[in-house]
Amino acid sequence: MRMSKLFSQTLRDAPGDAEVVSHKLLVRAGFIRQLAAGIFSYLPLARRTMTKIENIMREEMDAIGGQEVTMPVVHSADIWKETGRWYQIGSEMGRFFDKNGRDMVLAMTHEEVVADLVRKEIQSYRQLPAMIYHIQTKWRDDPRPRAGLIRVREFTMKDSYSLDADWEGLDKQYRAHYQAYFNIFNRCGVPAVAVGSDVGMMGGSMAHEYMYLTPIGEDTLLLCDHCGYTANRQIAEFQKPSAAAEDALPLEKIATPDTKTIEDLANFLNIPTAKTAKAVFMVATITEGTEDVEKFVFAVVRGDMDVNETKLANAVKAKALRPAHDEEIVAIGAEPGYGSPIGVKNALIVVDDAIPESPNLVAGANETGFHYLNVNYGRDYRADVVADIAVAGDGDACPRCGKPMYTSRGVEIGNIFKLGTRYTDALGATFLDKDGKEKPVIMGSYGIGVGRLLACVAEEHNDEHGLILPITIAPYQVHLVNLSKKSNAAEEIYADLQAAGVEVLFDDRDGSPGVKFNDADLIGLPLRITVGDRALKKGGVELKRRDSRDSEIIPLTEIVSAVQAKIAEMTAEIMETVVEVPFKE
RNA sequence: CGGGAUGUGGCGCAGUCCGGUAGCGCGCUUCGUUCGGGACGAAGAGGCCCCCGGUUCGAAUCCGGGCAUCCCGACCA
Repeated sequence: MRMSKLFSQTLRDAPGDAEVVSHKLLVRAGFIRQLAAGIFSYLPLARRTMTKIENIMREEMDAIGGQEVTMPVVHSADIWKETGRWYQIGSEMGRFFDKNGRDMVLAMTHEEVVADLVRKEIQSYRQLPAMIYHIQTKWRDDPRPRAGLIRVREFTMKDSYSLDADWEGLDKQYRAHYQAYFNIFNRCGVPAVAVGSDVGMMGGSMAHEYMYLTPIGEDTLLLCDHCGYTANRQIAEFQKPSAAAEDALPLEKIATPDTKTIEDLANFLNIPTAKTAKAVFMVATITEGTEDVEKFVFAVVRGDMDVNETKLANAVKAKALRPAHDEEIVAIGAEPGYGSPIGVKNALIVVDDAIPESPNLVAGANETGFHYLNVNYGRDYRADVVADIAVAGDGDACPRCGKPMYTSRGVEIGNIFKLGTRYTDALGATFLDKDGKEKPVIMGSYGIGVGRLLACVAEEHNDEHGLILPITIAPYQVHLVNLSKKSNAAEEIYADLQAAGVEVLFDDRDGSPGVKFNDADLIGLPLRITVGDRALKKGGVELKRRDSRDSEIIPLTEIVSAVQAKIAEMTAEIMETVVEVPFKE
């Protein structure tokens, strides 16, 4: 490709509203342009890179038995109504009417379509296991797109769906994806860690998220370097510091003026926060049958911990949780700031599993300015649910090995779910097993966002001058910069490289050297050839890796083979990172 | 959905407080000079100042109402 003909332009200044480095560089280098919030055009350089990323995905999916299909972006709403997600999902789903007034859906994912295909195509256990995938546009009307391609509303996703006759088969395909996903990320030059994650509204029994660790990430992860435990904070467990065993003392009400927070209370009584019980008031939306009802949730954790809303929502099987209003708190007989599970009515009481082990806590008295001493679970009150509802944080003890964990932020670049039969049950996607019995097909679903992965590549591989793209996914392998006016050596090299199958971006523009070098650094192709009179005098041209300062002079006759050798070398460097990763639950 | 900010040629910004019909840098076009890390000179092109309404002799500027974009939070199948 001649740069004089390249559709996109580079920009000296990043748009004022770009904050993260991947966004700035991808815009400046001419990869992407924004149309609206979370909606982008992908210009030729991005398109070529995404095609390469997609081809890596195809190779890895095909290698584990995947068959590529293309499913529609526009769905009739019927199948979404059948699985209930038409009703469950809110404004994030794109809905419209066709000309006949029928409800239509813009695809946010494809479980429904897959299950519909399965009920039409799969009749027999002989057709299983199977796995289909596609690389297709998704629309999710996210309330808050951000950070360039990190979080968008319209995006391309590689999503695959495993279909099995039994749970062992699902486990096998799940594990195959587990490794294939690491291969994809490594081949794209993005280091990823797999963490256990919440299954959320997807349902199912197991899920992993692949995270690229970066401060700009939106998820918080708990990591243990000692034993390798990793988990999204939403579900991360930890060993809770145990309380000293004591005999239960008599309940006693005392005046504690102006102690609305746990810190105030602990200071006032001169006790550690671990000797107090913290009350958190939430309202949960819980589906009962076909109805959504709101229930007041009174959550109790020890004063030295905080509530994890995801764990709490899972403990009460809530679809949504929100903080309770003061009036609602008073209505159940509690008092904001002085809440106690003793004597409240019409509330679902959920206590953290550390509470029954912790005797003689100080808890509110449901009366402003008063607390109870020596509150004991079981004797003084009982809960509807006892579960782990506390959030893990920096320094908390690893649930596996007990060593301190630390937190990190991460961007979710992929996820894998064991779905089970939720969708196949709903759509009646069944097969006949060996015994002639009808059974639902068991599904898994697996997704990677292509654009988000590109953003993470840019986030990971750059310097102050621009992008430094991995050879495996760079739009072109070589940036050929011509500085010489007299010689036509560059034209010849361009022709020779193309004839040899090397992908070249040829800067044939009539510009100054500085502009060309800066553009080359900004776009970040892995190799740069500089054709200038300086090296031509010595009978050669310069060859330089973008990720290195040093260049070497290669004789004109050897440049093609030298480039091919460098490409092989850089490809080998990437492939060294593609290794088997032990499966961790 | 809460909180904050911004909207002025393709990009980055000034002008808005204090009203008088728009300016700078980059980029773009033409000519000349230059040519190894974002050159120089000369001459040009390009703007419904986000939209609608109001105040005023007169609005980019003041007032009201929208919309859009970004950031923080809530949310995220």
